[in-house]
Amino acid sequence: MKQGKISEAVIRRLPRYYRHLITLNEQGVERISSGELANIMNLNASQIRQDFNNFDSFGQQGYGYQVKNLIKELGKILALNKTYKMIIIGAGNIGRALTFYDGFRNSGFEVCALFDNDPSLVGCMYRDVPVYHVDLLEEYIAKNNITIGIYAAHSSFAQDLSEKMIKAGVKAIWNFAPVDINSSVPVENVHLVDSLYVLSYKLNNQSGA
Amino acid sequence: MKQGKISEAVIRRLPRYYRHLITLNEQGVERISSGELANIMNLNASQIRQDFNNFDSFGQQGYGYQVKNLIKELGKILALNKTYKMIIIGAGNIGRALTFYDGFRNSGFEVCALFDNDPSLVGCMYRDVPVYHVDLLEEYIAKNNITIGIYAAHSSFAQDLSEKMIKAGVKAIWNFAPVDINSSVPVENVHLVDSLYVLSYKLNNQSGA
DNA sequence: TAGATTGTTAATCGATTAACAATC
DNA sequence: TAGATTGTTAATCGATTAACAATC
Repeated sequence: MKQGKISEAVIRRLPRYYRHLITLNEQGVERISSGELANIMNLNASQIRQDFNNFDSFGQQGYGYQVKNLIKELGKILALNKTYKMIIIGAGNIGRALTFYDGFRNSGFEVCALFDNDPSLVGCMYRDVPVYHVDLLEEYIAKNNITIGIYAAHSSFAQDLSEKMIKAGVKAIWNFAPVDINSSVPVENVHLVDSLYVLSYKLNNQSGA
Repeated sequence: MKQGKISEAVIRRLPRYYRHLITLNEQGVERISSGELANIMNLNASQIRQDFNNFDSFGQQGYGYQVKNLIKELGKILALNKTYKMIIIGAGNIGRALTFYDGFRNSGFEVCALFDNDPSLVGCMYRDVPVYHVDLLEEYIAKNNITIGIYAAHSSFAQDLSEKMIKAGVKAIWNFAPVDINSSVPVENVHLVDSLYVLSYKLNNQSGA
């Protein structure tokens, strides 16, 4: 592990490497060269080697990379060997979908509770996950060692409730509201509308993919 | 409109400009300089002017930019003055949430139908949107002039069904499955798991935001 | 050993930032 | 007119790609 300052571009490629390597492993591929991986992922082989060597030398000259080993190492870098307790603010469409989404459940990310201010939702159970009133947010976070706060409610409360989450002990925020949150902890945005607008732009201004 | 080849980085900032300008307009702000906007958005004023001048000269020397005008122009660039008929493949958590999501409904993006192969879902109505069997996909797209296909089903069918959508006439794909789709039309990915993994990385490797 | 492929340094390319003349 | 701020050219910075010695 050398780990200087890693650029945003590199960080964003890491999950993609991970995903493709998982697939390769499932297909029974045991080793792969940067060239082959570059082909599959539509990247440059040099870039792949540069990316990996930001962290460590995972390969072997003349041989390539062992898929299983690379998965293990990338998993460590992405800190997927840990478990994370999460809460969701907003028990609407998105909050509900994320609660039921099993893409990360099995990899150590657990939704422990939802919070809302709508009396018709407070008290509900989404499968085995309870919906509490948002007034209980801070107490719950502190008591239950929640590390990730997911924000899926109305934009207007995003800044205020984010600050409350942070004060209560949350270490990262996953934001689904179409707003930019000011924060002392890392924020990762999923701006659905922005994404659709980009698609709209490309649809109208580009022919190819 | 000059419109040479616009870089991906610029394109991705456009919706964010749009969003912030809408907010400013709602707050009654009538004009803004690149410097003020840079402050608000945490960007560099030069970058903002460069970005806008990729398309046209929207400002006025010594004065700045008229917020309303800028909104109009960015709307045109993003092609938000048009309307788009969309379908969703996958009537599960995500497909359902997107059907009910009203962040884009009011801006001309209409979900017309969902498709699934689960017999317990086919025939359902999600509010006023019907769920059809996926066998009807191509016929429906062709007959109803669908331009955007949203993919929110299992990864394993993503490539095959995308190709079918494109053949049937879809002009862009919004993909929510954790897989990279090969496509002749623009694809915009919302890789939820990738996004969460990036957050996991930052949570463990960076202190600040 | 010869061949392959890495790790790493150097070259290139593109994006961001600075500077400033144009002009409202 | 003087002041402000754009549009645009030039400088800088960082990311991607190429090249190649190291080495398995």
